[in-house]
Amino acid sequence: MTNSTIDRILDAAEVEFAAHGFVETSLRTITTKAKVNLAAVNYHFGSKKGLIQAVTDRFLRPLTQHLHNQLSAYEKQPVQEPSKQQELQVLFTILAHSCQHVAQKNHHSLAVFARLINMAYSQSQGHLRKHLTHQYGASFLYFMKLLRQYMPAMTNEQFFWRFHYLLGTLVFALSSSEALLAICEREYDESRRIDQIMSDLVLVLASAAQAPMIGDQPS
Amino acid sequence: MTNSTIDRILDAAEVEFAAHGFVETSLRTITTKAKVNLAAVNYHFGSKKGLIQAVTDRFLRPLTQHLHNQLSAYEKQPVQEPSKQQELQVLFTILAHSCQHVAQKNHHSLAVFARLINMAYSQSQGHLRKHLTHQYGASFLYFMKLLRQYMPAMTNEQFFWRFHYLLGTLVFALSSSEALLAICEREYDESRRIDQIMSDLVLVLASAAQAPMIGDQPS
DNA sequence: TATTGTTTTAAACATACGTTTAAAACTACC
DNA sequence: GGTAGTTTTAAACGTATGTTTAAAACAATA
Repeated sequence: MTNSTIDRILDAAEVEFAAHGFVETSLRTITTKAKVNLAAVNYHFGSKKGLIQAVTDRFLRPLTQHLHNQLSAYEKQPVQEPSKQQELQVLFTILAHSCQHVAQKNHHSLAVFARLINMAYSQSQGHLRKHLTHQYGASFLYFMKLLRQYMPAMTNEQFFWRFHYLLGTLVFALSSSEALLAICEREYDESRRIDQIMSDLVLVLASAAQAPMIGDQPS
Repeated sequence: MTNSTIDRILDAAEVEFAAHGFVETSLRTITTKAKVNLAAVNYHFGSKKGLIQAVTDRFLRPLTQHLHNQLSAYEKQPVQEPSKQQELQVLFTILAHSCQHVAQKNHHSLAVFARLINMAYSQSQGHLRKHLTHQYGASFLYFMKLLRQYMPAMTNEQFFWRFHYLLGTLVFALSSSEALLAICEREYDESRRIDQIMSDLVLVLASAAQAPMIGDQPS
């Protein structure tokens, strides 16, 4: 196994990045946990930045690919038109399943994903935002296009903001899920599963997407 | 003016913390921008941790106090019972106004606030979470109590999750508002104001709060 | 003015980090 | 079995960070 070292580094880095972020985790803690020499990171990945890119690539590629496949299957299927709420739920469920799909093989990838998004929208990190949209943006734009169909009354600008509100809900849920699960278990001694949370989240997202605009009278 | 140095440090620290986070900003950049000697931070605040605490205290105290006052005024006023949606909007508007109130005097405080919340829910930072809830939790618990009234059909556990979904929406909107405003202005050459965004956000939050539960049929 | 207490300053300190180096160990192939 | 290419290793390097120190500057009081 020639890539045993590489994989051990990636696995350890993912865990640490998910728990403490990119800058807060040092190469020394990563290489120690991976039982690998310190210099191995620079040898195999060139730099710490290269390692971060490799870690994120490892799940972003399958995630976007899975999402793209599911969306294109959804688009091809005959429109059933049951209700806007249900149709939105289907769409968000596809997104949730794509997330769960990569999370299955790669346990802490969603927390890293959330950190990445947070960072990308951190003003003064426009380069990261540009890189992500250029490299992986296609699938998400695809998702936005389909979502847009169910929010036709909005202007592009209004939709832009709405979409990012929803993104915020998802990102926070993903990045905080570990802590929230722990709190929930302690406070209500009832343990929820990720998929329960996801399916509840889908309902919230679908409803939030349909919220009235300013000036509209709520029905 | 004996606290001129202290204020200059706090102002500079707030800007840098908002833009780059707590760990990514060094005391040297803060003291340089504040035109103050490096050692001044340790002299006046003891340590970097002390400075962070001072920066966050400066807006958390007025924020929670304002929120508490508004909520208690709301509770005392006769119940008008127009609709659940409108009542929820009032409640979230109070929260939004409290945020805007501190943001007026302290321009980057909300971005710092968002970073703080994100950090607090970052598992392995239970101490920060505990500190925040112990020091400033009362007002937010008050808010949750009032919010709970309009979501009676949920169990405590369900409400817990719903609340944190909403918190996520708010936190992401606050922390990313600067970047989103810049993107929006560039893409749609239309500039939105914070208060427009806030009032739209209130509608989204109110709708998300009323999303059906799993198993419920959407009306 | 002399004295006391507070604040500011420049310099140094200790530590942690990412990275580089050059030798060693290992692997594969002739 | 020897050789070329690859990987691993221990050590060092340079830099940046938070903190401390001790002297200097300042302020207030008697």
